[in-house]
Amino acid sequence: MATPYNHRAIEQKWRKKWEENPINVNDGTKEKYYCLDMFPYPSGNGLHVGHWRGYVISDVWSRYKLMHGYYVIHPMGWDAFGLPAENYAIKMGTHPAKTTAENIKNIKRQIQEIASIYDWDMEVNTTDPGFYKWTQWIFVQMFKKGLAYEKEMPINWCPSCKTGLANEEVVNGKCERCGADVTKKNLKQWMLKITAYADRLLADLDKLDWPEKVKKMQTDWIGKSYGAEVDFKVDGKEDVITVYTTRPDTLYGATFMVLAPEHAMAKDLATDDTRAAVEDYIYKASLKSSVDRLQDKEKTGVFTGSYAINPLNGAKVPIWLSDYVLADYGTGAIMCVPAHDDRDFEFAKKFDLPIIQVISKDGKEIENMTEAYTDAAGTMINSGEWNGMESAVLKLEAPAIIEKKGFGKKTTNYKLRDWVFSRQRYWGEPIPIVHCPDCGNVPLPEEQLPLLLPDVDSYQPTGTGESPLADITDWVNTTCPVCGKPAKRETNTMPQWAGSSWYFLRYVDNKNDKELVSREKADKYLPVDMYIGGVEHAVLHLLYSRFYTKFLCDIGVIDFDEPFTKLFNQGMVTGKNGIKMSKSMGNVVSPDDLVRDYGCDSLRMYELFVGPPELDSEWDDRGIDGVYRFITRFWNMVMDNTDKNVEETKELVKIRHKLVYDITSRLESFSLNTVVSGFMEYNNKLIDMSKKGGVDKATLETFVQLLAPFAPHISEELWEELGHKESVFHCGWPAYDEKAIEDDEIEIAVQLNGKTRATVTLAKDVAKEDAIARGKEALGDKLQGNVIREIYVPGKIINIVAK
RNA sequence: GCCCGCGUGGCGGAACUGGCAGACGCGCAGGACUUAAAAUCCUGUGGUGGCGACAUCGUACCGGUUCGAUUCCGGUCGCGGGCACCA
Repeated sequence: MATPYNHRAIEQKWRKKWEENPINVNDGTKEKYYCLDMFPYPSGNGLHVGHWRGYVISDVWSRYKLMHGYYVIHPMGWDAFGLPAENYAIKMGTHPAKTTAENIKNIKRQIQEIASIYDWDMEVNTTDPGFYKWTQWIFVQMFKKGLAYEKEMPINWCPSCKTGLANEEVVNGKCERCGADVTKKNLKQWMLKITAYADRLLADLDKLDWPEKVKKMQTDWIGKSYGAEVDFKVDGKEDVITVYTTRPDTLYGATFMVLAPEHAMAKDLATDDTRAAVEDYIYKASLKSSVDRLQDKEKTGVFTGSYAINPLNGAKVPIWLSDYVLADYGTGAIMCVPAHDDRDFEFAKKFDLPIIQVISKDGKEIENMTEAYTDAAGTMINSGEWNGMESAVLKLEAPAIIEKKGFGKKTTNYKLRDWVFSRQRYWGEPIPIVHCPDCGNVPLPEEQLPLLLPDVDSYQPTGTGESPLADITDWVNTTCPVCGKPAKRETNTMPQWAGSSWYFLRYVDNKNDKELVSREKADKYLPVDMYIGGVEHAVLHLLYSRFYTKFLCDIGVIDFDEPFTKLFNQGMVTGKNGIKMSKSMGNVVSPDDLVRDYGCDSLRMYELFVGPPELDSEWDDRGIDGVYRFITRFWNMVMDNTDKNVEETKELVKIRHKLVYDITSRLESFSLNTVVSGFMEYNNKLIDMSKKGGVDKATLETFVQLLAPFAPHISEELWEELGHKESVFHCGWPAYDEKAIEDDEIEIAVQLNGKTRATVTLAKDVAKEDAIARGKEALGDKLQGNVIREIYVPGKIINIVAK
């Protein structure tokens, strides 16, 4: 009797061997392949089976590349600054530095259970001063280039987290982190000018091998639109109000104008009669939170008492104020064409303003308009010299016409806003700026970096808009690096995204204390070839990283401007009924027990078997039995045949080549769940062959090689059992022969009027007439009436149409 | 409201460029082994009708294109995601 499968003994044995003799080494001759996981933040809850899945996917891919002879860069690190870590520490009543270190230790142990080929020499930790020195250094470089600037403005404020937030962190008016309603707060903030890169961030999406969904989300987030700015003179004054419109073709239909209440000219437009009402409206609008403004869809507004002149036809149009116009988009003022814009239509109806149609629908004006006609499809009417033109054509030509006439210009706009970069929290990188009364904002010189985060007892957020660091007077009070006079440090910290925006560059040179990364290593090992992680970072981390990479490319630190060549988003693993795994729901499945009971190899394969890797899956423990059975049956099958010296047969050779073909093509297309089912299918076939006479050694070896990236321990063990001294990971990836997988005979279906009624086995290159004849023969009595059509698609189908 | 994606047995899912729908696995039922249980092995498993080979319906729903549609097109319903007064 052969040795029974014992996962514990085998996995322990190979873990030790790999530690002594690493299988993924850089000998300087191999081509690199950089396969990266989105690094985790060290949460106190540890890993659940959902985290595991992403790491298994990346490890399978890494080992697959390793077997193709690459030197695989597959590192892991810790995104340890930021709110989750700090909130956890506050809850536990412990210093975040301490809880973070403990959590890392636990999660690292759990990650090591996966048996990924992580190179722990490359490990990075964003809270390590040797790391955040460079996070601060990048900020200083951005400051020097004018891309980091300070500005006082109303920003998104989370009253629960007690900090400002970036636009990207506000989801449906709520805090991305804690779900509390976000309000507005006027704060002096550090901003990063990501908008300077808007065009490149948009255009370069084309060169990325990313899921279309993510590209689209970024495209929409950047939100580029094309249109024109048009100057309207204020009637009776010298003032000019510029509006932005994407529909300059409808200029003749502009019957009023609306300014955001925050518009610089809003107050000046009031007349003696309207002043009180205007000032009241402006005041009330300033009190509205972003949530109110988002939810109050009912239009409000006030007439200023002033009029503007439509530059095209000289028409006098009333100027209103309304908070449906955003102050920080376009020019903060719009021309209103109620006939062809939903919002303007609603406003015009409410305040009884005139509506002029300038685009005909189906050749005529709409009678008794009940909603705006917003399509740019129709012929221009009521539009002077533009009458008769197609609106779709005019829409494109109008900006140039306006520019030529001298009352406006062609322009573009973006929804993307600059990045609010200050956080009023303790657990983050201090912003390396000194406020000097004489010199203004002065960045710390490089030799003073890192600016260490001071160790304090009280790190609770204050809620006042000031960072807890502001209380540490002997840290705050410093001298100006330029003039040496007393000055104060900036007390805000950076957001969690600061470290994660560039960490992938650091892995390959993580001990360098002279540079962020040496140019030599960057050129050799970067960028990332394959990036694997959840889709939740589509417009956060993934957008910020692209921005940072472009900036670092511009200042010559690196020579590429896109960080992640290929991106794969794995689906989320949820509990029953698609409920997200969380401690509060009590539905968290820990991998620890499963590894103990079934082994790492089984859990790895089951993580993949639950469903397509890109889709969400509901976790069900019971299914792992099926994978465990497969592994045991495979083990027994190989053991039964190892010493039999079975001669290879034509049938076995064909199975072998088909196996290689099926597994490789499924793996290449990332259909990892069907790779696992493929293994099961072929294993069943080989068990069958085993009963009939046995399985040859070459087939066993091939199977073991293919299985290795998925179940590395058992594969190494069986590879050794089959007589090999070298690791299976150094023995290449099996190839298949096209000719060997071709069938001489094929079984195809015979249809009668499109419904399958029989099957026939035909020679591969059978002539059409013969195939049809065989098909008719197989149908026999069922074939009745006149045959009106005969279809034969080689290798696919025979269909006889009879009446 | 606008823009994407999805809808297949009791369950997870498979079906490459239109070609035998339900691979593989879970669960369930029956059987073998066992004093018994577990483990293992074998058989069956979309619905309806029939002892049966077979017939018939069936990929959310309605319609279309086609010799042939889970796959392509139009519409309806349901679910999930993104954006949310961006002019």
